[in-house]
Amino acid sequence: MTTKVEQKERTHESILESAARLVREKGIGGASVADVMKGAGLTVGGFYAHFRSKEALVDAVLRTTAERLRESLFFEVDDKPEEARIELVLKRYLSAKHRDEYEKGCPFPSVMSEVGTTAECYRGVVAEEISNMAAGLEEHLPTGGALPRKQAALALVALMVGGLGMARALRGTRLSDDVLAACRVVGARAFRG
Amino acid sequence: MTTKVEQKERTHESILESAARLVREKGIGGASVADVMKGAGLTVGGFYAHFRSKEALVDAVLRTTAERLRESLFFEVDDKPEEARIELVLKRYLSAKHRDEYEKGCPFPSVMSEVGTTAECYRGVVAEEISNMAAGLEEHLPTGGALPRKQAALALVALMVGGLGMARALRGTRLSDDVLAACRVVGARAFRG
DNA sequence: TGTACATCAGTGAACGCGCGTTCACTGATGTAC
DNA sequence: TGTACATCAGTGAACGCGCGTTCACTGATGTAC
Repeated sequence: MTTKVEQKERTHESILESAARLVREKGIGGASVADVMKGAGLTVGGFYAHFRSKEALVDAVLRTTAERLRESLFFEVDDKPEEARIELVLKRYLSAKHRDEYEKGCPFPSVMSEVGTTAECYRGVVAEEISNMAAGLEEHLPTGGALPRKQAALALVALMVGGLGMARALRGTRLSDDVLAACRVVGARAFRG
Repeated sequence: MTTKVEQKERTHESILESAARLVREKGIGGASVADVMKGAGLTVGGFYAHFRSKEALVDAVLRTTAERLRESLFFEVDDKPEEARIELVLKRYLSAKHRDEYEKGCPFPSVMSEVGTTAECYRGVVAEEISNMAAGLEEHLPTGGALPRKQAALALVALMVGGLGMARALRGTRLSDDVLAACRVVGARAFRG
């Protein structure tokens, strides 16, 4: 038997899930509260029983999607030999699949411009999660290379997020695949040092 | 004496100039036609005597701002010794000044997310101008290095645009300066090969 | 040169639309006795 | 166990607002004779 409380928790999750899909597909401005609720099989008015505001929803979306990204990006990476790890991570992140399946992937390319311009309120979450992503790279990738690991990891995040974002913006043009391939090659070389 | 036609051309330019500023500051969605006209000292209704639509305006903005970026990015670069060129370009693009002065700089970080999600109509212009920027790097930077120049140039564009976009999104946090520095170092190493 | 008319850049109100948020309501679930 | 009441998740219409675009109008500039 499911209690009222359990039911509400499940609804909360499905709203968050719908928002996570839509924010990644259409960005923050493109994901309206009404569409998010429709995606969860609900109507717009009920939203505010689950989240204080759209801002609170988007904040939650960024945290959960960034965490899930890290999980899938680093999944079983440590089982591989050290030299193969960076290539595996780059192959996962800078793949045609990840470029095309927005709704399951990294949230940053979909929101970075907005956070830099009109959606400054998410600056803090983004800083935290970018930091977490860089820390993940530092943790899972081999030591060595000529430059400070912190610096290499941070630049790698910029290359990955920038490359994926550009490949998505250019989707359908010849350049899109070229960008992914170029970033994979350069990223691997850069981290090795 | 200024003719009516000359006056109109000057007004056209000032609308474009205002739009170039606003699109870079606030992105495509954040730059409303009414605000663009206000920025040019005009009222909203007159806009359509100068541009067919907002889409035509933004298209023109992307072309002109991207071209001006290339001019300032590669200005007098060829006068420098070959080894110093890449550092100069990276120092110009990945600087705190360029990060903070949106309205005078590169348009891509401000629009990339939108073009990747809800503003797909600009994909073509962005592809052209990203291609031009990569070609500029190939043209002005020294040959040599271990990997194909086309690939190195394309990855460098992704690192630069991605790094600047991320530094802007993180503006005000400790990470922002770190991202710029990390991308400068890694970018220079990557292009040398 | 002077006058009558045409042109058209720019004004400002209005259009339909979608946004985030509010709110009176409903009806199923949970509680009290 | 059965009944009366309270709670509250979810509905759907309405709010004020800003958007891109349209349109009737105005008034200065340009043209014709």
